[in-house]
Amino acid sequence: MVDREELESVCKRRGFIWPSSEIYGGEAGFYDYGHLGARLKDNWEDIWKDFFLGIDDNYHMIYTPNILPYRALKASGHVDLFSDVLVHCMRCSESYRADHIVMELTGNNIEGMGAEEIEDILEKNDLRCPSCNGVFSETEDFNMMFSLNIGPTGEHKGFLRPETAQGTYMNFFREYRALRRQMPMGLATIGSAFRNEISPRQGVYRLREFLQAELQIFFVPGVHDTYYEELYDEDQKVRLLRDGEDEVKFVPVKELDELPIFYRYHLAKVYEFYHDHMELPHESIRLRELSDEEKAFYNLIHFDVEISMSSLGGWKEVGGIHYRGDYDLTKHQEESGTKMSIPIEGERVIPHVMELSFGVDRNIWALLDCGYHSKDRDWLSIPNKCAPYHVAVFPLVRKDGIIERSLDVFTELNSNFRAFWDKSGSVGKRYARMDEIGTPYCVTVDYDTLDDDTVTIRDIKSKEQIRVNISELVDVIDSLVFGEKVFNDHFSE
RNA sequence: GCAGGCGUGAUCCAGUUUGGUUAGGAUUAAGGCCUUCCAAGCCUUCUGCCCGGGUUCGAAUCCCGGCGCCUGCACCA
Repeated sequence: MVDREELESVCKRRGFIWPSSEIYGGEAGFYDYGHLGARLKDNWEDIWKDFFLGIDDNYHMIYTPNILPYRALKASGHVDLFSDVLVHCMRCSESYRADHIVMELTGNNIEGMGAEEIEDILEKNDLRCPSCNGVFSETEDFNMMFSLNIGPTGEHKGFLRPETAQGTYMNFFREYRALRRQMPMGLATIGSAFRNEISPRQGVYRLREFLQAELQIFFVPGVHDTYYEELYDEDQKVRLLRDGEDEVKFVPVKELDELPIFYRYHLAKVYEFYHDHMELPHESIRLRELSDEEKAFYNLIHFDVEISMSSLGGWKEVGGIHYRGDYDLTKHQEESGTKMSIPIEGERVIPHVMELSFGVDRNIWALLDCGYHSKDRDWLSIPNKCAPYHVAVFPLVRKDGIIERSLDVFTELNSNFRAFWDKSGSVGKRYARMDEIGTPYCVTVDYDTLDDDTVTIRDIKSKEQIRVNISELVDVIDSLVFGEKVFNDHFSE
């Protein structure tokens, strides 16, 4: 169990993450990554890329701009639909979503209706504020996108992108040609997205500028997706919370009959990422199916990846697995006039999209939340590959040439790993510092080192030590950090 | 956005009710002494009243405005 304030305090004090522009009082919804947080984030992104691009030779990274022109987001539906029509009560100034209040008071669903029509309905039916019976104001359109003007005349309207996906969709056809028409085709990207949230809350969980890591997979159902049947491990188990059920089930994906194979395949891959690579325990991961009400209209199948975070009060979304059908490419084809269809057996077919979407900041927070222990000692348990420092080097005491010897060891390790050297305070204090920032291994140079060229390696999880010769130190640390080998293998030797 | 609470060194907190010496403690951090392995001890040291106005001889304290955070409501394509 982690208290959010305690975790935020460590993050600030040690250099992970904190509110942005804080010397000017800050601005809600923006966070900075400090020197440790930046490394953690970069490492997470590297592991994400290695894993998701690694599952198929035809999955690739691309990068696209943060600013998108008006028409791109008109096509995607964000200009019209990524907004709420609000009304305020003139008496008590309570604000409401106009469609919700009309629905509540009249029972009519008016989704997609324009502002003027809504005002008409409010007036004709003499609808009043439910809490004080006051009259409503005129409607106010609130779009969640940050708008801006491009160029000196300001005539070109644009937006900061509300999701990275649109840049990827617009590149579908060019990459389809550049990748020599291989399908299925995956285009991944990592980048910033921007949403002018009404009230950012809960630290990095809801931000106005945030990082997304997304993989868009393009294929034609019934044609390219059969490819996944060969790769598919039907016995792989995932923890699922189905819509309408209230218990999580740990089931092999082969039992999910009503979900297509390509969906099950990627569902399992996402689960594998969190369990095997983020090293989160099964109990902390679940894939939750969204109800029809929660689901966006274009998503045919939608499970969220949820991680149990005690600092945020329980299960929180860190990613989504969306089968979006042909919605995106169809919309861009309509708006742009550019062909998005590909030839299949003499006919032209618009490919479908399977989207794996992750909030990077939320994932970083999930690692910190799940990894931080404060019971007997404060220590951070994160995957070795994620750790800001892989290894630290200490002189046991500051005399008799031990400092110099430890610097030699440090120099060698630092050319192979992210290493850290510290002579300040007692050795126990230095272990404690490394515990707090998740450095998995600490190497200590002592008097035995002077006699026989051995050093100790201390493991963060168990606090146990092994003694190895300096000549094999790099190999041992390498196998501990990057290899399959775990500390106890060495310890029992 | 609404209601309530809050904002004091890097972190956490006392002090604000009733305005008045050099704003106090703990932790952390830096330098040193000591030290043969898990935040030991000793000495020294750095950093603070969220921002801007106002009242007053005098403001961390009272008033106004702003910013931020927390809880609840609302919101979260």
